[in-house]
Amino acid sequence: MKYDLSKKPTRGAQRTLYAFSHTAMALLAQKPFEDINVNEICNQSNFPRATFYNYFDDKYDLVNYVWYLLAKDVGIDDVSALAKNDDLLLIYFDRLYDLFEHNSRLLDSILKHNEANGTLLNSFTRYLRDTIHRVFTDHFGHMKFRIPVELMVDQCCYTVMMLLEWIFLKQQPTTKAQAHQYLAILISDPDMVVVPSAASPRPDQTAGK
Amino acid sequence: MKYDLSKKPTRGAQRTLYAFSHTAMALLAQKPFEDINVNEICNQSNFPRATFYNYFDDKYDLVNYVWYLLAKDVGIDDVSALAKNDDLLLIYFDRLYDLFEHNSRLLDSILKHNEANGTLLNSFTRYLRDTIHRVFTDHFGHMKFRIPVELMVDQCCYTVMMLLEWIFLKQQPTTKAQAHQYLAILISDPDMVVVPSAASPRPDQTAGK
DNA sequence: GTGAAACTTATACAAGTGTCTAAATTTAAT
DNA sequence: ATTAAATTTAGACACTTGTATAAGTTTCAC
Repeated sequence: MKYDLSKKPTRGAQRTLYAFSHTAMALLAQKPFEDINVNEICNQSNFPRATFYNYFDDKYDLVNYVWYLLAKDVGIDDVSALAKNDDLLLIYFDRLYDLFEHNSRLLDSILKHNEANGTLLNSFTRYLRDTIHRVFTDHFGHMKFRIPVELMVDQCCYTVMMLLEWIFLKQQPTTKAQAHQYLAILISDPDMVVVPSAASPRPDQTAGK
Repeated sequence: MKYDLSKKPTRGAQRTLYAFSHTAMALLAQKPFEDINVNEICNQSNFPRATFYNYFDDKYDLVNYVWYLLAKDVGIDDVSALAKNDDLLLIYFDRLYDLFEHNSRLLDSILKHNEANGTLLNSFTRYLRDTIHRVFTDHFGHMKFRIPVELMVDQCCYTVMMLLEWIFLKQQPTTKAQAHQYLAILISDPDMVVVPSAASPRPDQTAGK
């Protein structure tokens, strides 16, 4: 991304970012990502190509920004709502479940023109996986497992995303409750946990702070 | 792929396929995939662009063919060597482990210029995942689990590939034996299996046809 | 060794990509 | 309101991509 999202954007920058991301979503709902080009995005947005390249490296960069917006919308990074030791896995699963549900209109349209495991939707699930990977790494970092922590974290991320892809991209309607059961079976954490950082036998009960 | 791999290639076609794939591997070991373009591939191969496009759709198609060659080399699809009910998971894990090891020179060079989870190496792991997905779908199709078969298959594929990526792309040296232990922990199949197609309680002991 | 099929090649083309310039405009702080 | 800094913009540029044509060459089965 050429534009620095960390600084406060000017009004003009906000308009521009909004216009491009809005156009991107509209186009993604209409045709395959492969068939969308930068000229088209610029025409629909009423901005010249030069402006596009002031903000984004390329069209891949733009959709990534779209994913960022969707994730922000559902408060993916909101740490404040976390009780000390809720099962982070379920909390993040639920947030992502909500994200997929909130955007089911858009996603369903996208699915009509793009393979569920094509470049576009891959970049989406990849974005989300990377996001929770950061969180999980922080959270599990202190714990000990029968396998290396990194593997454990990867396993959690892959499994969560695999399940969400199955439900929402391969369109296998599944309630949250049912999904939680699947998760519990797929990630048999009691088997894996050896010692949380403090001293208690199970991380999700007493290991706070 | 424009060229039909199922028919027997002429001598000329063999030469051409060899030249392009050979060049591809050489270039991949030298520089980032993003920096390689079709002209360059053609110059190094001493074939005109037109010939390249007789065989491949684009450079992504070419690397995919390279993955195909590597996988073929290690006999990934060889069904003959399978005892009735060996644990397919371990067998295929081992084959892929061998594949990574056989090509560790190439892969290490590639890793110097390409992110372990960038476009290029993603296309590699993706290719392998899809390959074992087909096998596992056949094999697990008959069985019943506490979760939908599709999920079970996905879980197996993702976990196997995740582990291999960890060992060979994130470069965490691990013996086969150790990896088998990790696998057993990550995929706790006794927990999941309910009923194999026939009647026995465990699929890997007596369920053979 | 001949001939039909398969493959190669030179060349041209339309379209898209990403960068760069210098002039015009907007912005936010005074 | 003024102004210096930051952005936007039109236009041009070099480069890559993928397709298409039609003339040449190689291949393999007979």
